[in-house]
Amino acid sequence: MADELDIFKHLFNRLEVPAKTILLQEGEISRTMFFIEKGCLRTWINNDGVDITTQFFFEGDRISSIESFMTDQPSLYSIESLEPCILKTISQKDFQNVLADLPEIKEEMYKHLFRRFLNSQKIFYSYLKNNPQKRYAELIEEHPHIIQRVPQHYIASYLGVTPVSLSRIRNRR
Amino acid sequence: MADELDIFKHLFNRLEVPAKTILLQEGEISRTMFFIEKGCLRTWINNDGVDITTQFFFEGDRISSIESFMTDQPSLYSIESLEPCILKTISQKDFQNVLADLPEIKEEMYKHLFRRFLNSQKIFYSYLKNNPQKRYAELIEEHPHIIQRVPQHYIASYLGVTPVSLSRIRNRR
DNA sequence: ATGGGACGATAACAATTGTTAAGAAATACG
DNA sequence: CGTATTTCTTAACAATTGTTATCGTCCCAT
Repeated sequence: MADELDIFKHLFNRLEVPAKTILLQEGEISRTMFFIEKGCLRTWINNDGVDITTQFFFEGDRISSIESFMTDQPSLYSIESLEPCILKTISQKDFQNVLADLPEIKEEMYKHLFRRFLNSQKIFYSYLKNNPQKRYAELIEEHPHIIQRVPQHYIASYLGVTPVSLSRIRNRR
Repeated sequence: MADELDIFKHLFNRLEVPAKTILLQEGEISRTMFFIEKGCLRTWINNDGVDITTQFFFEGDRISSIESFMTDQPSLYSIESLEPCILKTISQKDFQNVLADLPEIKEEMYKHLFRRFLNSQKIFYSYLKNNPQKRYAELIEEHPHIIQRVPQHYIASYLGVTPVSLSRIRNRR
């Protein structure tokens, strides 16, 4: 993908944002795709004023509300920086032109979607199978960098528990 | 879709199965797509010997482990009949031929995948936002036919609780 | 019809999590 | 450097859920 992206490098802009910047608001339509050069982001959904983190993204990751970006429907979630970030951005319009011109990029896009689908299904199943304690253990095992880098209360909502409960879970070990 | 399917009606076979028949085993590769003419099915995942129902399907629904069917990867879940069923089946091979011959069907397939993706994302978010009690209320509201038709312990695991707990939730109303 | 299995309700107790509040520790930032 | 904010921990109590077991009912198949 990195190589393929070189073809339209000139369409990218550089964007620098401080921590806690909303890059896309839940309910809005995604008009920009971001590539993380430095820093980290999260996606989250609002639940009666309490926010629930659904995913974390780091250097090298591509992030957009892809469903919204591709279909012009309102995004189900918000995108927010957790640290000061350096991002590369491409507009929906430019990206659509690329897709129209280069069928192999379009094909890659479908594959990307497919991977995301499978991935979110696996996360869901892990959610169904495991209690918060086990999910936390799994997170330590598979994504230790998240725990080292992200404040704990974001991880709590990602695991589906309150910060208080996560603190207790950590203490049980 | 129904019209488009008429084009390759001759590729379908009729299959009649009793209740509790496994049509696809978790871990196997899906070689058949099913269309439900009569009866209902569920998908489920195994968790240390206890099964967790992930979805229900009824008359008119199309069902396959679509991720497995399209990519030859092992299915993450099993498919099983809950009632005696009358099904129409098409083989992976025949279906792939159709996809290769008719690009508009292929495009429809991608859209179908996209809808499934969005749908499963919504289900996941409802899971994150609501407790079992609220999810049950939501199910009564949005899919009352499921409750009327499917034994309660399947619904319990679908909601993420034990049958005992669902019985209590029902009694709280 | 009848014996066995599936299904659901209920009870009692344990374990986990939520809620609210208070305080300590770390961090950000002027 | 010092203050304000954020973050995490701990406590106490309430609410929910899990676990195990028992019992009654219904349905199916022999």
